[in-house]
Amino acid sequence: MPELPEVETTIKGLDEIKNHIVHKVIIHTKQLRFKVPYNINKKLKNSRISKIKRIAKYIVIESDSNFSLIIHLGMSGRLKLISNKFKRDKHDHFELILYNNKIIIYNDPRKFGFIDIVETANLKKKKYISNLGIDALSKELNYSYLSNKISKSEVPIKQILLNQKIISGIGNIYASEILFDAKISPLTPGNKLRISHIMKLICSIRKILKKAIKFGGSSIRDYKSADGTLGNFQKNFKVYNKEGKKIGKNSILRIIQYGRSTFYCPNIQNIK
DNA sequence: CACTCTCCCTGAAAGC
DNA sequence: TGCTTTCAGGGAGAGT
Repeated sequence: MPELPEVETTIKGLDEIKNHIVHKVIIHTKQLRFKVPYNINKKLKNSRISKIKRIAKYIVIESDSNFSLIIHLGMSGRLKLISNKFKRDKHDHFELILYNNKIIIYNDPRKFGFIDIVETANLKKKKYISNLGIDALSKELNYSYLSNKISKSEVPIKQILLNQKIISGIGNIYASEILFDAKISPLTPGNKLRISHIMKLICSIRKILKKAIKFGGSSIRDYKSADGTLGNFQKNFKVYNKEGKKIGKNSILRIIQYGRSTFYCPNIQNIK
């Protein structure tokens, strides 16, 4: 659900709140993954939303009060943008209410996400931002960067793709899909990848993520974008959640790496 | 420092 | 049908 394409889709859905004024913020749940700062309302009230952007899997809503609201959706979080709320749904933890009656609601059954408020000027000093590697869709993600990061690593490439300090934005679903597209086995250690493999991998990262964004992200379980529409990239999954299915004569396997499911097709992903 | 494992929480789905 | 168990997309923090 919320990997880079889903966060990007969410950001696009929020675009219409730009330039609108915050009426108030209501915190229903004080404790998500971390404690929700109690003074968000004070810092955002009556300020104008000036910018909405994505940093890796983080949603950044900047206001002209010089504070930015940071939202991470964790595993099950989503933002709903609605007008005229009638009643609170289960797991609605946070509301940002605008003067035009639009409301952004943070809903998260598992409470694995978090919300923070930071001075915009100090955003990059935050550990969870400063530790991030290059964004998966950045042009700076090139051969020399990636090669430098992984050429001495014995860690399997699947795990490298999930390491946000190296490349930020890829999660468990797209890691499997990207490696299938690149025909690289998820078990391959970083130091076994040759120049052409790394180039191919970078191409596949861009290709799969961009395609997923084009389809509005993936709706596993009930992921929806901010306006409530379902993404449908999941119809394009080649291997994720397809254990036992066949591609031609080749079966898709599910293995566990570092406690997470990996789906792959060994006969096709023969770079190892 | 780099790597691996566990755990946070609720609900859906599978198993019995 | 209904109760119990297993598993889930992220990532911090502890342990090695």
